[in-house]
Amino acid sequence: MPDTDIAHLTDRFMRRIHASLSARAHIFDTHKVGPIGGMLLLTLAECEPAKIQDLVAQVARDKSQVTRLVKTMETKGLIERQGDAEDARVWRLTLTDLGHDTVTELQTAIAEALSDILSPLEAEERETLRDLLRRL
Amino acid sequence: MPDTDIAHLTDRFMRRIHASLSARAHIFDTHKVGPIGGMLLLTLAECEPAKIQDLVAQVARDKSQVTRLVKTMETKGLIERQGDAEDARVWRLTLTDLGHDTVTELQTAIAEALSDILSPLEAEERETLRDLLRRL
DNA sequence: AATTTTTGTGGACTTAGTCAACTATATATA
DNA sequence: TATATATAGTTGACTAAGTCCACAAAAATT
Repeated sequence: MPDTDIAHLTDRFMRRIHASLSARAHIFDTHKVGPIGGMLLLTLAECEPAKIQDLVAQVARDKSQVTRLVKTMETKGLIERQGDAEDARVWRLTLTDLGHDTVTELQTAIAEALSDILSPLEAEERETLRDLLRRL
Repeated sequence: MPDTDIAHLTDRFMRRIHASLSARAHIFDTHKVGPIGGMLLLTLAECEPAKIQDLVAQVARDKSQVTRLVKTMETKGLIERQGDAEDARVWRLTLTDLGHDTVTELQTAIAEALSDILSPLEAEERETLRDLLRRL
């Protein structure tokens, strides 16, 4: 049972990130983008233009959930969709200018939050943590 | 902004744990203990007998949520509560025998799931990961 | 041409999480 | 000792998150 606590520790870590972001809630509140909503935007920023299916794979959520998230982001004017010329089933999603601005703000907020939370670690250890997580 | 991705990586890690546990869902299903429900039981097992407030602090959830979780665990016969002699406001929560059995099953399941997920890492690296998470 | 897969939607639902109000007890203060 | 204040736990009402299933439309396979 030695590994059992890693789950718990990870959960707490995640919760701390979440809490720390809530403290900087104005960024999320400005456009009422929730935590997963924010993650969706950040993900899209990295793989723009993306299909919904791409986002599904990246954020590891149910496709119906992503569909709905995209829809609300769209009504908020953060995301745009255009039909794909090659495959009539898919949408090519891109961030609007407002969406890009929001992403930038989110990145700043997350970076701040994480630098708080990660402050007990040396820069080198943060690297190690990132590396370990990436390999999982 | 190099740290931004750690949040994402952690989220994915957490989701993988969750998914891997869902694949072993029978343990959770037996008594319809959800993921946080399970975590609550595991936590209680470590600090038995505990006050609700203790659990709140440990699992980092809202007290109202913990109240309700405890109540459902109670109706499932996994948790018992007794009034505290010294402070009439608090309840002392303990696991029932059934609760202990469930915890054992959960620990096994989590250990299995984690050994799957952590398999890309050497034993030493797991230690490092655990250590880093603990310090956060 | 018929079948199967893939992409995205929608409905209906359960669980998780939040926020504020409230009771009862305990502790501190005046 | 009366009064304010803090703490433990509960409840209501709500929003967000996540799951499951069925479905239509457009590929891709056979």
